[in-house]
Amino acid sequence: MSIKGIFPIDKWDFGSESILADLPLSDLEILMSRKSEQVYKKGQVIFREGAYPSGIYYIANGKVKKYKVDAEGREQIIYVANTGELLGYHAILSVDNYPDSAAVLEESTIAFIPKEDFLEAINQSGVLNRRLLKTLSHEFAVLANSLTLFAQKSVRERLALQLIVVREKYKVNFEPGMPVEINMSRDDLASLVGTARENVVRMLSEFKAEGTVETKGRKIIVLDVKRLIEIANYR
Amino acid sequence: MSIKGIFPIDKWDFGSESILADLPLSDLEILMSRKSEQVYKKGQVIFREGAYPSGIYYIANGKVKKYKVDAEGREQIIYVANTGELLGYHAILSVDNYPDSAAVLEESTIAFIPKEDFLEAINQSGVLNRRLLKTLSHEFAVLANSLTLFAQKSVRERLALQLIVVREKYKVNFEPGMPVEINMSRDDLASLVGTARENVVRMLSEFKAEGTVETKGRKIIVLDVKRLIEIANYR
DNA sequence: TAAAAAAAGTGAGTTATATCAATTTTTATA
DNA sequence: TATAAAAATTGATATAACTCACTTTTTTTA
Repeated sequence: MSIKGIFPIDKWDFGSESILADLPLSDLEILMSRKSEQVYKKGQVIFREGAYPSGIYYIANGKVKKYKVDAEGREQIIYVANTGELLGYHAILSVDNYPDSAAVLEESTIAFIPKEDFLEAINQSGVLNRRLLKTLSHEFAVLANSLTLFAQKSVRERLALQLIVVREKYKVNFEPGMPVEINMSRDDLASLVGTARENVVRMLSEFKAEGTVETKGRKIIVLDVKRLIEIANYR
Repeated sequence: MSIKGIFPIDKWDFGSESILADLPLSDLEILMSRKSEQVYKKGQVIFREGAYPSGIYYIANGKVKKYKVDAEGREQIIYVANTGELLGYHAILSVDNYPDSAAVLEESTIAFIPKEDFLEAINQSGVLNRRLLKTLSHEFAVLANSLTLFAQKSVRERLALQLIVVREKYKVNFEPGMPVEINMSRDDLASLVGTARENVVRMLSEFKAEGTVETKGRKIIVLDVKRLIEIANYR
């Protein structure tokens, strides 16, 4: 049985249901007609929580973290978005300010789509409408799942789980036999797992000692996914 | 300044944006034409996680907990829904099984609305469509908020916060000066906060000792909401 | 490529919270 | 209303995870 069979990635990841995939060309045209692309450098912020939204963003290429910052300035990553995904539509649809911030994890090309074009596309397209309802509902399920994770799983279990999820996102040009290199800072990994950097580092050392992962500088390579599933104690 | 000003309840509660409020009568007619009401006794389950959805539910009267159960059988409450709210639409919209379970917290009257009627109402009604998009996006913001809470706040802080949120839900026939009685089992409160029952009890005793809350049997009465906000250490 | 800066890693001490065991109080039932 | 059952409460102990202080390695920049 494949890893996907044992570990249903769609229950852990919004992105597995893309909003734009197979969208009629006419809808895409409305959406993309006036888009403007921009290259963001590593760490650069796309939008900040609480700001008023003037459009949505499309990740033409790269990776983006969505996060919230608490009173003490600590970051909590809610989601890592990948190439091909949309950002910032929640704020437009809920007629509210951005509920979270977004910053790029690596140099990325991001397209800006004006609010008016997005709203027109929704008005014109039943498909986009249904797709959005489906995606948002799916996101609810995934987020509810994450919530349960945070409430009930140990830091160790959460780290194992997130390594599996994040590894999937770093499968660019993946070929069987080729190792997947997770190129994420310990700080970001920590704020994804919801713990301090030191704990992530310590536990990674343990995983390394038992041969479950390997590191190349800051890069993490998972050697034994099944063992991670075991550690995560997932059903 | 009112409590709502200091503590923006819409950031904590899905229900503050009702799907059905002010919906055109014609839409409500499609939705409610074939509904069937049923009285559920305290603790009774409405639907279970993983089951195939055949419709949605409307809480005509009562309170419902939405929750997930982990491998060890521990419950995690995701949300407490109140009179007037809809349940179970995520599963229909995401074309998937129920992502969570629902059970009534007190004797409740629940109406069942067949899947076909819900889908037809969506097809017929642009208003309902937009309302759903708005609600789902708002739910995302609230759930993202909860996630951050779980990741970054202590059990003590979370308990204080949930007491404020839950108190709002027990404001039935509220009149100024009248105390609001939170009639929720310690077990449910614990699984809402994400901790063990014993911890909730212990902390409630502390809150009682400092005069912040009072208990009447199992019922909890908040005497000092501002103090709870302080304990929660909220912005 | 050397120097500076940033990030990663290690160790020790502390604390919040989980867990186990038992008692008391409240609520439901006969 | 007595009795049983369920829920709430208290206490003691164990431990996972946090925090602080510091060193080493890696990455960036000049």
